[in-house]
Amino acid sequence: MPNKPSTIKDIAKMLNISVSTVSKALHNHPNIGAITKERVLSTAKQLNYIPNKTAIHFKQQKTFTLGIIVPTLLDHFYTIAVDGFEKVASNAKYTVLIGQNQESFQREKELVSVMQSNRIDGLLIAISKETDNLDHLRRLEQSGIPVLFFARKPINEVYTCISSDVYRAAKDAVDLFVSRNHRRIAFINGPSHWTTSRDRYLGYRDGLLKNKLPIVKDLIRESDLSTPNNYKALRELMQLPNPPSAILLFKDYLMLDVMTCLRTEFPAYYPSTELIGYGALPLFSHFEHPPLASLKEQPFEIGAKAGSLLLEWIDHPQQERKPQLISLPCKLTLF
Amino acid sequence: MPNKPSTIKDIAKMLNISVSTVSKALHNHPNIGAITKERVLSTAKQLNYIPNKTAIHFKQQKTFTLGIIVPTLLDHFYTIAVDGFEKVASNAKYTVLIGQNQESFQREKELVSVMQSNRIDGLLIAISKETDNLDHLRRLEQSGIPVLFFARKPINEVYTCISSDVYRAAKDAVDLFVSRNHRRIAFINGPSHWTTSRDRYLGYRDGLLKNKLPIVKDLIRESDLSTPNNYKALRELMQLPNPPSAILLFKDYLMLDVMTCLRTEFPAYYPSTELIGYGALPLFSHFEHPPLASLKEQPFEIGAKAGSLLLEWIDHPQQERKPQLISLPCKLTLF
DNA sequence: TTGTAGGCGTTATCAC
DNA sequence: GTGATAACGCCTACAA
Repeated sequence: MPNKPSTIKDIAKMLNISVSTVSKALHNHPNIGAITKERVLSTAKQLNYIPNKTAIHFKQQKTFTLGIIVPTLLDHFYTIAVDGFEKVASNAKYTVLIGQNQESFQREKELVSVMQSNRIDGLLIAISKETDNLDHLRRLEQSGIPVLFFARKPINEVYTCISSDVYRAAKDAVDLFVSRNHRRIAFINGPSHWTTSRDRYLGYRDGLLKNKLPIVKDLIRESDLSTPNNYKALRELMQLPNPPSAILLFKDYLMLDVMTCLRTEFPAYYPSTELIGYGALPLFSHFEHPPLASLKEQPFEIGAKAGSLLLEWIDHPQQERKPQLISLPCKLTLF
Repeated sequence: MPNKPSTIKDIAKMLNISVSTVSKALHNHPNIGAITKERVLSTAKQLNYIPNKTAIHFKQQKTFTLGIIVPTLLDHFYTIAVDGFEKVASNAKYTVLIGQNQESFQREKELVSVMQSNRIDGLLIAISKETDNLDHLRRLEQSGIPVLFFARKPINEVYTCISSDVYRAAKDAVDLFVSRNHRRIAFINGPSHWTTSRDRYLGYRDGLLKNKLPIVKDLIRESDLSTPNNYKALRELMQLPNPPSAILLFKDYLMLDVMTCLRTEFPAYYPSTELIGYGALPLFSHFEHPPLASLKEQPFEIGAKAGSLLLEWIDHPQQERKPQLISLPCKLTLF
């Protein structure tokens, strides 16, 4: 028979004092006598008192809860970003509500609605692949809940977004390829409506220009990151009369597919075709033939930075926030 | 200037009716006139009304929230279990609070405390490696919040736990090894205080017995699943005068370390030493030399089953629950 | 130093 | 069919 959790009322009754005294005593309020405080604290412990957060949230109109929405936790980039975010949040005594939109716009809207209903104090989000309308997030902002983007942001929307410095990283990758004598360097990009894809492209382009190499349209492909389309993109490249000798890839998970496709369908080009992706997945350390390199991102730091910024916004709701793009450096990591 | 979320009070005022009418209308209460209902609904939409869950949770003494605590979301077994759990929960209009204990007992206690304070309605947990005391969970149970274990359970504790049928799986693995003419079959197990380790061992033992092979103590090792200790366990096996030709492993993540150690430190035995782990990680499909096989678990189904059971317990709090061990079959999967 | 009272948004009970 | 009211647990001005 589960006994109901005890409340400050129970403590008050037991000590024949008022609830407000109990409340103050529990919060170390200055004008509560030492003896009273002592008695309250010990009775609280004795009754196994645990503050009822549902009541506190309700009363305070504040839940000390942050939401984070990611496409999927199977992608370690996001899992680690969640870790960084939680670290900062829990240091500030905030709880984190995690949601996976599973790349579905519908699911994302539901998650946002649930979180809004649960009155989260702020949201960090990497939008789904399908998301082409930000009304659900605007509604959040309008009700006073700050929204911060990370990793993905539609090109035409003006919002603050934290991500990796993928532009610089792409340039570095091209430099490395060139230094290894590659001249036909291909690029498989992600969805073109994200800033992070555009920036990768610009870095790739500027890297080629800087090295006086031509921009060849045939060498540039786009994938929605699904395995079939990753394969399709690679096949198109390898079936060119003159296939590339090096490929820059939007992401390590895309690179995994590309490696497997290359090995099984184009063995003559494997492992000679050199690859660089984004992410630096630790699992490559288990590979016999790891790719040439990866642009190591800093998901933990991105999550942590996002957490601090969001908390800052929450603590200073009046302060005007001008949208900005924040980016953390990537590090070209050879395997 | 963020305008506060509107409440049923606002709707009531705007229509000059009472809050109770509004509340009933919003809930499709039978004795509300069609016209009134219509007006309420449309005003609600117009005011962008979103029910305040903090108030509802408080009022109902129920949060429609389930907690799930896992060691880490970097392990896809747990990530997928979370997915199954969430699927069932969200179908029943429950929200899920996810926590990672990061294999720390301290962190686990904090998580449980936060969740208890947030008045979750039930908890599913895979305890940390360090957890050797279940008082924090007993306290939950005592306050009426059901606790369900999965994947890991201390041997001496009587609780309901959902996991894979690892016993049967181990026997199957031994059979496969034997059919491939292996006679010296080693086993690297996980922490011995978990039932899931004991059961793996029993399956391994009975598999050997069934095939009339001796139980050789030297061929059995234990690791706490950390990379250094995974390496250590393998080295001890391979440095035996007569190393094993096949190894059964507690988990695929352990197998990854073992494969890498084998390849780099004992190349003469790689890839001839055949390996079978638990998990069937999809990433093996990207390996040039995948292991022999893996015992494919069903994390999604485990999470889903756990969700249904927990919801059942919540819906029937009076009903007595007798502790039981529930296990879902593994499937021996060749790569 | 301690106590009283009002209120946060919602639902349920009971009256009309 | 609709409305008034109490209650959930906690906090906080204000009163004593």
